[in-house]
Parts: sequence; C-alpha cells; structure tokens
Amino acid sequence: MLKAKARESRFVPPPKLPPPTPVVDVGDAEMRLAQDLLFFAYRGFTNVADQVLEEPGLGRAHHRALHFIGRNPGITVSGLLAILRITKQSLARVLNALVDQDYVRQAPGYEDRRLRLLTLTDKGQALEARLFGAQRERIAQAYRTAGPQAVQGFRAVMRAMMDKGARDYMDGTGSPEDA
Amino acid sequence: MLKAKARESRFVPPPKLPPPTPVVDVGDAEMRLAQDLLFFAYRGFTNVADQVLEEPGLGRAHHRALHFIGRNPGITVSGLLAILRITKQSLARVLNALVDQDYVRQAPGYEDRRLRLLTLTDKGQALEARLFGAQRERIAQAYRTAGPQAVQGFRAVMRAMMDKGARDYMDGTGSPEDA
DNA sequence: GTATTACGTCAACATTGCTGACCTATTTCG
DNA sequence: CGAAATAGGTCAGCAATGTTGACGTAATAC
Repeated sequence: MLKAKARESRFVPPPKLPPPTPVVDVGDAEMRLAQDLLFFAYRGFTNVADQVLEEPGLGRAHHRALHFIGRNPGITVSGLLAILRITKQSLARVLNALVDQDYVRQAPGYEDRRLRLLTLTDKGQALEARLFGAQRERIAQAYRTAGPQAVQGFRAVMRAMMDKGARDYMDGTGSPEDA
Repeated sequence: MLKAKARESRFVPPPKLPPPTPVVDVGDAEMRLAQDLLFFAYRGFTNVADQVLEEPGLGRAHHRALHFIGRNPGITVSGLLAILRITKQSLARVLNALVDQDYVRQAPGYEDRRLRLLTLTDKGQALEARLFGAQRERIAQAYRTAGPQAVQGFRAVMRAMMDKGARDYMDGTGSPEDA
C-alpha cells in the first residue's frame, strides 16, 4: 500500500483546475514573467561554471570566493564576508580549502597585522580565468543576441533589483564593508 | 599557536598586490560586471521572499515548487521535475511537506490515472500570493527605476541567458517536459 | 500477460548555510 | 602599562537541499 494514501486516504475526484496564479492587472503578468526570467537566467548562468568546477572538485561557494578575491585583490576576510554575507564559519570552510589547495594566498596586513589580505595565486588566477571564460561565453552570446541597447536596460534593471548595500559596493562608493 | 600557521608556516612578506582580475579587452570588463550584477540582483530578489518563508517555516525549494505549480495548475510530477531539474527524491521531500501542510493538492489524472496532477489549495494560493507580493514590490520598483525601455532590454538579455530548454518552456512552445 | 511508465520511498551522503562557544594575536585606549 | 576591542580562526552540531542507488506499486501500453 502506498504511503501516499496516508497523506490522502483516497484520491479525490479530479477537481476543476483553477486558473493559473491569478493575474490581477497587466503589471502582474510582467512581474510573474520576471520571476521566471530571473530563475532560469540565473540557473543558466551558474550552470556553465559548474562544469568547470567539477574537475577540481570545488563548489559554487568556492567560485564566489575566488571571483570576489580576484576582483578585489588584497581584500580582507571581513571585506569578503561583507560582500558574500555569510558567516565566517561558512567562509572558513571554503577559504581554507582554497588556501590548502594553493588557489588563494593570505598575507598579513601592512599596518594592521591582524588582517589577512587575500589574493589569488597563479593557480587561482588560472582557475578563475577558466570559470570566467565559461560564463563570459554565455554572457557575450546573450549580449550579442539581445543587442547593445538591451544590455543597457539589463544593467539598469539589475542594478535596481539589488539592495542598497550591494549597489554601493558596485559603485565602488565605499569599501567592501558597505556591501 | 594558530592552526593557520600549519597552513602556511610563516606569513610570507606582503606581496605586491596583483592587479584585479585582468581585463583583457573592453568586453571583458562588461562581462565581469555582468557576473556581479547577476549575483547581487538574484540575491536581492530571493532575499525578499525569504522573509515571508520564515513564518511558515518553509525554504526556497518550497517556494519554487509553489511558484511553478501556481503557474501551471494541473502540472504532473514529471512536468515539475523537468522545470526544476532536480531529482524526484529532492522534489519529494519538498512536495510531501507542501501536501502534508495543505498547500498543494494532488489529484489523479483523468485519462491516465497514474499521473498526479498538482494544484495549489486555497491556503497554497494565499501563501504564494504573499510571496509574490514581496517579490513584485521589488521588481516593480526596479522596473520603475529603470524605465520601460530598460525593461525590454532586461527581458531580452535574460531570455538569451537561459538555456534553450528553459526558453522553450517560457515560450509555452511545448509542454513543461521540454524545459 | 508482460513490459513500460509514473510515482513513491528508504538509505546514505555532499555541499553550504547557520548558531554557539571559545581561542589567539594584535591594536587601541584610558 | 594593562584592559578592552578588533580581526581572525576553530570546534561541534544542526538544517536545508541537492545527489546516487535500489526497490516497490499502480496503471497503461503493446
């Protein structure tokens, strides 16, 4: 006997199907569409990197760390935490793996020696380049397909979609701590 | 003694900081930017729903199931799996929780009674509406900020960013199985 | 009447987030 | 100088969500 029956002792007769999630006004349809767009586009974008990550046996968390260290050489652990918004314990797991496997190097801060300044090793730069290469292809193709006009719109909407902290980080206005 | 020293017996002298991840040509800078945009925008977008999910104690996986069942009333389990691209074991955990808590209803297929047609209950529709409300706010505000012109570009780029299967699904050309 | 299909389930494991507690080295400040 | 604050590290345990592999059952298809 199916345990599913415990969940619903007998299948009820097929109900009249309700209409799809109700669209109250014209705007709603657009918003529903945007939900789908974000989900599928983000998945497509991340999937291409996953393939590259398989070889060294790393995960997306490692990719993110690699990416932001690459973009911010000499960033501190706190800075990276502020960007990623995860706990230091979560970051530690990932960062230790990257350091152990010689993708990332730590150096003490110049004036404040409590700081650990993070940089990519050559090996780390090489891996990041491969990851970037995969995603760049996908982005470039999307940009080509959509056209330069569309790219501007894309950027504007994406910028407006993120929270202020992230926007500030992207603007370079303020240290990564503001992200 | 810090175990970190086991990872690197002595801190090496502060290296010359390498330049940020090298930008080969003009296009590369744009692509790097796009990476950041996607990460931060997607995070902002999902975060607003997380707050709503806390109350019923559900996760993002539940939200996704809820969303796609809502958009495709009567969808089969296989159909949902094809959209989400996860294993049926992963979906089962989430789906069983939703059915147990009366967010989702299963009904046997009409002609083929092996099928489980999934629909949202009233309770499920209510929750989905709240989740949608939160994200809609964020999207609407982004759309207003960016302007209608930008929205068109956003859509074009996002569409082009996803893989063909997802694009086909969005076009409604073909059953969800093609996603 | 057998094979296939659609779905469900058990078990075990990996990744990546979290909280709580506590340790060390360094800098800051009264 | 000595205490407090700061930057970072670590251990332990847990939760959510993804994976494989194996197997069971009901219904349809050939």
